[in-house]
Amino acid sequence: MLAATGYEVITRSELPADTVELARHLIGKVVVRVTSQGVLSGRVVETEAYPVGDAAGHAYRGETPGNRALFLCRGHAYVYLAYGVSYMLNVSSEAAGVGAGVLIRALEPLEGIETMQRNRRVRNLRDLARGPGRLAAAFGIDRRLDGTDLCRTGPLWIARDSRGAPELGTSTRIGLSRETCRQLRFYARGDRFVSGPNALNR
DNA sequence: TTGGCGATTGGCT
DNA sequence: GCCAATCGCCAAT
Repeated sequence: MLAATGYEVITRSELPADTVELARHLIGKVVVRVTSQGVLSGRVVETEAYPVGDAAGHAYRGETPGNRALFLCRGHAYVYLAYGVSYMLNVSSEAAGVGAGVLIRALEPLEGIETMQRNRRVRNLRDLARGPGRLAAAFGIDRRLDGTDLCRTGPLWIARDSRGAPELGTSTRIGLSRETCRQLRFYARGDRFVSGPNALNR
């Protein structure tokens, strides 16, 4: 659709209307960030699902001004600040009024690598967007993008990738103290841009 | 009103 | 491997 980047924006109808299915579906898709500085893009290699009723999810205690984007229909951005330090990019994942989301945990940098290196003050390609806080910093993502519709071209959207879906791995989620046993983390198996210890990308 | 804690990261031991 | 940074949310005061 948008010739400038060579990518086609995803349609909402092609997104599974289920949080866990969406988390699996997003692996291999491309996050596109458009700013006055230029275009940044990266391939999704790791996600985590935070489904309805999950005590570790931010929607668990109901809708508030801060988490309202989780209650938008699937395909909207929910951005929050973790530990007062790092922004996290999520995709809302259910019907309007139902709170749930998918955390994007790692990207393989594609376009705009020099800008990402400036944003992160790091040169190493592998570390640019490996980790949820790192990818948000690399892509210049903060609360101003909270609520953005990711199914329309604009400052932040999601595209299909001609490479298609890689082989999927599954594990428990990272960094939680509740609901620690659920197998809700998904990743491109063997991919070097996946976060966490190497044992977690086999 | 206050204190504890979190879907993290980077620097130091 | 350990820990501080730093801020918003929530439960308890």
